Formats: sequence, structure tokens, C-alpha cells
Amino acid sequence: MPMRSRLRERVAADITLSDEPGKTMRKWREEIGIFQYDLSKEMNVSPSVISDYESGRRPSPGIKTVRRIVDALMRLDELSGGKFSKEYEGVENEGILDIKEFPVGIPADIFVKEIDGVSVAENVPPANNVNGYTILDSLKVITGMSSADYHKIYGWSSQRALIFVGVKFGRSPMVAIRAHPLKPAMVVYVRPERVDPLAVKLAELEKVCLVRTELEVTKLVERLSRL
Amino acid sequence: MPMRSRLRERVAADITLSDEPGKTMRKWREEIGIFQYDLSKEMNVSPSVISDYESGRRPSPGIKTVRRIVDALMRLDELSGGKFSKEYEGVENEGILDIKEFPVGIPADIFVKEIDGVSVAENVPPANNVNGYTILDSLKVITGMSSADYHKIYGWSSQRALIFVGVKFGRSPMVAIRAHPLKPAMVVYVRPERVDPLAVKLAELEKVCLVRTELEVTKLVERLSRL
DNA sequence: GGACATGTTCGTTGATTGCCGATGTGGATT
DNA sequence: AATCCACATCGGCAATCAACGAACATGTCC
Repeated sequence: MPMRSRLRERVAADITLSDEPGKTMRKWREEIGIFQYDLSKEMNVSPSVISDYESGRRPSPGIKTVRRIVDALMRLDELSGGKFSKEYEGVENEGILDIKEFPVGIPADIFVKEIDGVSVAENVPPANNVNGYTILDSLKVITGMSSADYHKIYGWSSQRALIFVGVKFGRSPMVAIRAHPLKPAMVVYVRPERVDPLAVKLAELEKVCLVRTELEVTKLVERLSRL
Repeated sequence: MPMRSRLRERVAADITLSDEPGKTMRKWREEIGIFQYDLSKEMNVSPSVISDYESGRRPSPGIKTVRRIVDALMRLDELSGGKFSKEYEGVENEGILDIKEFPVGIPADIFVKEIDGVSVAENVPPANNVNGYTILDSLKVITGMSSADYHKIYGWSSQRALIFVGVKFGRSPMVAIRAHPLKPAMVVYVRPERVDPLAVKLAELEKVCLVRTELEVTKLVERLSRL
């Protein structure tokens, strides 16, 4: 239900961090092109409430209020054809199949259980929390990504699971991880042919926990999306 | 003073939009790796305050509070070597020299005055507000940018000023604008040799106001940064 | 002038926040 | 068992927010 668009986040951050949140709220309302009245009706409040915020009488609204406002703005934009939200979709990257952040961290063991995962490396301290995941086409990542783009894999949190599909033995992904300065909390191989002992050794060296799963990718995405 | 990093915005949005802001706050504090105590000292409050938020007793903190927390987190990360904030800098794009959003919209006429601009096109309704600007190297934009990346120029608001440097007659930039579905509110040419009448005509057709300035780029950036 | 449309200002009321300090807890360490 | 450490819990008070509705201001279009 809580749709996660970049626009939504951007507007929320802009208001939250503004010195004059009221004026920032107004900026976005006007940019989207709706009236105080309509916004207030969408939120089920009286129009004066909007005006009070925008004119600065309430200089530090609660985040619940900000959220209601942002979501109302998004809905109204959607109704009028979503001219706005559609403009702000990011460009997709070839090798990255999916990338998400969790609003709250998830304990590693629960994450593993949820994807029917089996731990492969042993000498790894039980990872704490997983804050997000990235699903990668391992071939495309290795062949087709410029080194400058590598950090994109890590999204907003390095404490994440990197999920590789199209893995044969799992050597190259671990080598790539070894080479990169940022380390994930967890690496997942989806239906690998088998797992090379070297990959395991590298995982232990880097202290990332290495997991394999036999789930299909589609199934995997579905499971992850209801976390 | 208010530093504008992508990480900062991301954390702010994440907390503001979270169903459980407390848990989200905790997620980030732990990810950065600091204790409640240290965070509280950085904010000059007692440690129980942090705990109260994180444990959810205060489910809708004001944005002033969120801001203080986020900024304290950023400062603490900076102190410990900025491991975090540095990871999240975006990749630079060749043709884009600078791109910023204003927290509140700025009336177009004030914007023009601020950069010693002179209006060139006439039959254009006085633009409303300018919400941000992008400074572009006109040559590189035309030769070196893939069409998929074009939307990046518009950042977060299409109601913005596109500022072109390295302009000869100003034909190609206007042609490019004509071709693209998104239109800026204003186009600025920095020290053009002269302005082609066709460029003016296109500007009038597209209803974007066209401005020239004789300011140096460095000077321009400086002026814009204190808006 | 009159009738809308859009937005502002303000007094008020109840709910919630912001903050503190004291006290409690569960786990390491010694 | 004694002592930290990191954090949770709670009562309580002042400050602020959330929301309403009525009155007020400006435009602008007959």
C-alpha cells in the first residue's frame, strides 16, 4: 500500500529538511498544480489547515502530517494522469534486476528463513540486520557494468543482501566483492549449479554470510516483497 | 550551513515516511554504528529521549526533531571519517556542471535580476517560480549525452532554469528543448557570442523565457548558491 | 455592484510532543 | 556477586501541534 516512488521520497525529504516547511509544501502543491481546497478535501481536513501550514503558523508539523500531505499530493497527481510521478522514475541499469530497501532492518536469520536459504559458509559471525537487497544478473554485472556504476549495487545501505541469479559456481561474484571496498552483509546464490570451495573461503575471509536457495527468482521477489 | 547530501535526504525521507519511525531511526543509527548515548550527547538531550523515540513512545516526531536527529547522525558519521556519507555521492554526468533545487520557489524576475540577466524573448508570459537550476556545458550535452539520460537535466522539478555555458548562437540548445517533452521555465545563455533570431522564435513558441547574462560561470555559481 | 474562487488570519480546545531524571533490566566482564 | 554497559520504562510538566469554523482579504468574471 505505501507506494514507494522516488518523487514521494523526494517531496518528503524536501519538506522535512526545509527551513520553512510551509513554503516548501506550497512549492510542491503549486508545482503539481492543485488548490488548497482540493488538497484539504483529499486529506479530510478543513482548508484553513493547509493555509496554516503553508503560511508558517505550524513550523514543525509531525511526520504523520507530512506523510498525509505527501500521500495526498501523490494521489492527486495520479488522478490527474500522474504527469508528475511518471517523470521521476530513475533509469534502469542493465545488470540490476531489483533493488529495495526495508523501512526497518530485518534480522539476518529471518531473512534467510524467508527465502528458504541454506547457509554455505561456516566461520562467519551471525550477521545482524539486513536493511535491503539487490538482485543481480551475475553475468551482466561482471561484463556490462562500468566500475563507476558499481556503487549503485549498494543502494542506500551496505548492510544488505546481494542476490545473484545465473550463477554457475559462484567464484566471480565473490571475487568481485573481494575487490570492491564496500561489503554486503550477505550474499545469496539463486539455484547455483554448485558452490565452489574457493567462493566459500572468500566469503569466510570477508566475513559475509553466504547462502544458497533453490527458489525461482519470481517466487523470491514475491517473498521479499511482503517483508 | 545545511549540507545537502543525498544520504541526508534519504535518511530524512525514510524516517518521515516510515510506519514505525522509531525503528527506522534505530536502523540508521545502527547502520552508522553509534550508541544512543553518543547520539543524545551530539543533540544535547538526555539519552532517554532517543530511547523514547526508537521504542515508539513518540510515534510522530516533529520534523524539527527529525532534522536534528538526521543532522546529528551526519555529523557523527563525518567525525568517524565520513565512511558513510562518502559512499552515497552520486555519479557525475559529463555535461552537467551543476544541479540544484531551491527549498522554496524563487520568483522568476528575482532570479533574473540576481544573475544580471537580460530577457531576450518578448512574447512570453512572465514565468512564475523557479524551483531549481541546472548548469550545462552545451557542447557536451549535445554530443555526449545519451537520450536516456536527458531527463536527468530536469532534476526534481521541471519548473527550473537551464543555464547553458559555451553557447555560440544558441540554436542547438533551443532545438533540443523543443524536441524534449519536458520544458524548463527558463533558459539562460552565459556569455553567448550572439543570440540567433531562430532561438528567440523557438523560445516564444515554447513559452519559455530566454535570458542572457554576461557573468562568468564561477561568479554565477556563487550568486546562485546564496539564494 | 454582486457572486465566486482562492487563500489568510485567528481564537479555541483537546491531544500529543519534547524533554528530564529516576529507576529497571538483561547481558558481559571481572 | 558486583559492576559496567547499552538500553527501556515511566511519570510528569510546559510547549506545541492538529483541527475547526467563522471572519477577513483579493481577484476576477459577469
